[in-house]
Amino acid sequence: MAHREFKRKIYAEFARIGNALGSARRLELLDLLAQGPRHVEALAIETDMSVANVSQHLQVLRQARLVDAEREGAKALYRLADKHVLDLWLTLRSVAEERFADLGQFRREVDVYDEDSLVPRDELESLIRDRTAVLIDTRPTREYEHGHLPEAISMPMDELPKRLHELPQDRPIIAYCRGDYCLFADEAVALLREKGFEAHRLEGGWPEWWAEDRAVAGGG
Amino acid sequence: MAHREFKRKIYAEFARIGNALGSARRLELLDLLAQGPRHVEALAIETDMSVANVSQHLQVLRQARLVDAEREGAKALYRLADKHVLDLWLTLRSVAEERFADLGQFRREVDVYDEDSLVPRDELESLIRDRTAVLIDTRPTREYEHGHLPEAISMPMDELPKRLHELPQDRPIIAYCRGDYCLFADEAVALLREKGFEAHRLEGGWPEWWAEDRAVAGGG
DNA sequence: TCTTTATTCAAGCGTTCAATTGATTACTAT
DNA sequence: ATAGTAATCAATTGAACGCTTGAATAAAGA
Repeated sequence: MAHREFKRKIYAEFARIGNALGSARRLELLDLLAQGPRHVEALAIETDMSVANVSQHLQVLRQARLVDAEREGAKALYRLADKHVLDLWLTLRSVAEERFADLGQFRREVDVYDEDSLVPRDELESLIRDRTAVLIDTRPTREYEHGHLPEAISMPMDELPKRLHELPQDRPIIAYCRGDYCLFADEAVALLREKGFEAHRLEGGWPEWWAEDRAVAGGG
Repeated sequence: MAHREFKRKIYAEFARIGNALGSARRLELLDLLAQGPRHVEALAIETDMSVANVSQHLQVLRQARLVDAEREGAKALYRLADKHVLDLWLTLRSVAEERFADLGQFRREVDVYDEDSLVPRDELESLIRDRTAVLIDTRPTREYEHGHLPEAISMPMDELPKRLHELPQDRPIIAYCRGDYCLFADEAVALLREKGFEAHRLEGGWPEWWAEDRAVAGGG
């Protein structure tokens, strides 16, 4: 094969993947799929898009081999094609964070955000093992069931207000959710503090934890 | 700030970067810039594009903060914005390699390719230190000068045929170039073997080496 | 079998994108 | 000043994209 032809072909393949990452809507879908597999309609509801539009974006992601679909009777279950796709997404995000100052700015403008009490992932394991803190997963139940951090208690954000009595007052509570740009954990921390608990937010969420090959629970 | 507005904004920022990665031409430029800084015209010549077209693609990359420009009088010198951009590009490429079988296929169809004698990067350091092998950099001189592997001898592919006498016949020669998808090193290995040398190709090239924070030489 | 549900396909329309061309700006050298 | 060089800008073209709408499948349930 000629050199120029070879180059043209390989860059075209790489660009196919880049192109799939070039739409905010598709990244939103990818980010949701990083939490666990989902049906088309669920994605449409969560992202506020039409089902047809979601379906078409999923085709693009699928042609770029970033997601896989599995048919379950009438439904189609989509998931990330593999863990390296998550790596790619997280790398893209971290480059964006470094290079765009306004991303951090947006974050800080969100009212529930508290920058100072983030718990690094490396510190979490010992805190939980020694039972010096309690870990709660504030994502929807479905996502918790698909996979969660070891020892984490499922406490979806919408149930939290009526389940406060289940949490200890004498130990700090650490909340996590879908990741750095998800606000469930921030809301949980804000609510818990208002009610007199000591609460902190884990740095990152399920995808960051999972991508780093740390111990996990649940799923199958 | 409202949640939905927040989400829309951050995904739009992420997509700006994804979008910049969604053109084969821009990836070609990025890949060249991974070798070292370059002027617009040099990029145009190497990629066979018009200067105006290159300039416009560079604007897109610059708006995505993937490259930076520095003015040198009448000229503009472009470079990767930082090392994390290289990480992103290499991650994208490795996802592509895993997910698209035909990429490896294209590679194997190139006549000078020899899959079996790749030297892993981890083995290189001891081979060079003990002087059991000689390392040659087959990229153009400019790129060698910008930065190269320790102990590497500059031996640009187009000069190699008339400089064979500089190389030892009693030790293996290891060649590297711009990376996995660059063919200079393959060509060098093919030529050297034809002339009776023992020759091997390093796995990856300068960008892969540099991205892994290994020891380097040259540059400034 | 007929309906319902979940998803994909196909057509259409306005928008954005890639590449070309020629003009323009900014600097250098004579 | 004047010519030359390097890069960018502006206007244009056709192609590709994003989203909507409505039809087409394909499986599940009555």
